[in-house]
Amino acid sequence: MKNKILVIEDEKRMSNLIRDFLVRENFEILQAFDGDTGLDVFFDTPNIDLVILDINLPLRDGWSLLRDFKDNSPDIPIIMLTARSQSSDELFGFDLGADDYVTKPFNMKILIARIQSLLNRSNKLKDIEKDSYNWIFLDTLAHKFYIDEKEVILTPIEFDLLIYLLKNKNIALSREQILNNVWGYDYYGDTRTIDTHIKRLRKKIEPYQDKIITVRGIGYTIEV
Amino acid sequence: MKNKILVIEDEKRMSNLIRDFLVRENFEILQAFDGDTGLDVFFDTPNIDLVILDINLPLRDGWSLLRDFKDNSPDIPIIMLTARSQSSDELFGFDLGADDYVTKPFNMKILIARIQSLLNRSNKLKDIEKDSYNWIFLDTLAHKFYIDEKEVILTPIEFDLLIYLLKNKNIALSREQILNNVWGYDYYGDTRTIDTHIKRLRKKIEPYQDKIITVRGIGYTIEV
DNA sequence: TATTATTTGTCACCATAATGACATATAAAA
DNA sequence: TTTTATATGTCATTATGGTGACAAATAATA
Repeated sequence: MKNKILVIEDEKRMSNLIRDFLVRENFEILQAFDGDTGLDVFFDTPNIDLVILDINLPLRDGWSLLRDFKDNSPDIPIIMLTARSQSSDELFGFDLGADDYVTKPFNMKILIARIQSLLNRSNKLKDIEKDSYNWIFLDTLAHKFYIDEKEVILTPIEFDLLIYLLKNKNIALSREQILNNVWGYDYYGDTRTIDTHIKRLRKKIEPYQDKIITVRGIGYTIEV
Repeated sequence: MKNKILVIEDEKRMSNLIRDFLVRENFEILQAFDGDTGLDVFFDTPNIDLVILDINLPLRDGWSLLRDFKDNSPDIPIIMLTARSQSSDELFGFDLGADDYVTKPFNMKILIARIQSLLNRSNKLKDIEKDSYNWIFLDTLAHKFYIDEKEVILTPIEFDLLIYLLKNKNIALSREQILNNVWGYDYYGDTRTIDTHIKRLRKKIEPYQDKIITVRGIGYTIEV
């Protein structure tokens, strides 16, 4: 199944250039040449996998669009395009939820690499959701979690921890990694705290406790 | 097993900033503050997984280093760091073989995302390579080890020892070498201890014990 | 706001696994 | 056989993870 990418860019030359490259990479491309149209296409088209969004747009600028997109579909990755001169844009964009950021002019290979990397991530999430790994079922939108069809109430951290483990199922994760990715980079805490949360998670996913495997000397994994 | 990243950057503050973040992400960091040193470290250190390379360096600039790196080790990914003003550098760098490109100032999360994406690519390659020795199967990501399809539980040292032997399959390794590479250079212990661990490993890989060969007067090898 | 419940982080204690060293047995080489 | 090197079993020490208890932080409720 082809991944569907929406390109919102007012310079026709640039937009077509991108389109041509991505089509060759086997993506399906939708084009919009101004912000308003971009917004319409975004909300009218089901299953868009990724948006490439120029910052300088007529009618409605990129920032405003970005906010709308992220408010409504936080999981669709957005790559921002910007001219090199706009110096602090990058950080600003990240705060608004942009997933990546490419400065013009750019090499098409970079763009493709970044698209791939973002799609990998979101495809993984989708897998988790639809994958009812037969015993476990995760509804990330509703923020609910079921085990053997029965809902199990998880606290916010437990939920994030579980998602992180599932996103990386069958991969041994160190306590540092877990801390950085679930708690955030700015959090400095005892790595043993994770043990406690794992304990609590295990208790809640009974009788499947041993799906969460302790990798001695490393950390934890979930096996599905 | 930690990924080893070489950071070549002359501004100490920037270099240390990068180091601190990456260390928290569980990378192992090597730092060089000028081009010549960078080159030395690069060629003297085995198993470097990725290089972060500033363009403006004293003694020897980034482009020249990039060329040397790519001539000798085309598969080690290189991320170039550059100031925002240098306008056509990016394309130039890609032609020389740079794998990705980050403009300063940058958000640390971007850098980490790009590192991860590049490493995923090359790690996957590595894993596949060493995975299949027909009887033995090593899943370094999950930190699991299989023998004839059956999982065998290894202790951390056993795991590292086995990986080290496999990485150097068919090469006789002295006890010194093994001690330095599995236990670390800062470890001073009885080299005879290795014998004990070899014994334990052999027991666990039954009936393939004699794949681990004693090289009398030298040390050990694994034959695959 | 005051009160209560829930969530979260830390710690101390315990059980168990892993490790390193050593003594003894065994094997290889001279 | 003698010498030298390696293999193996055992044991004390150390490291690591599991867990319960508790206090602090946060959220929910009155």
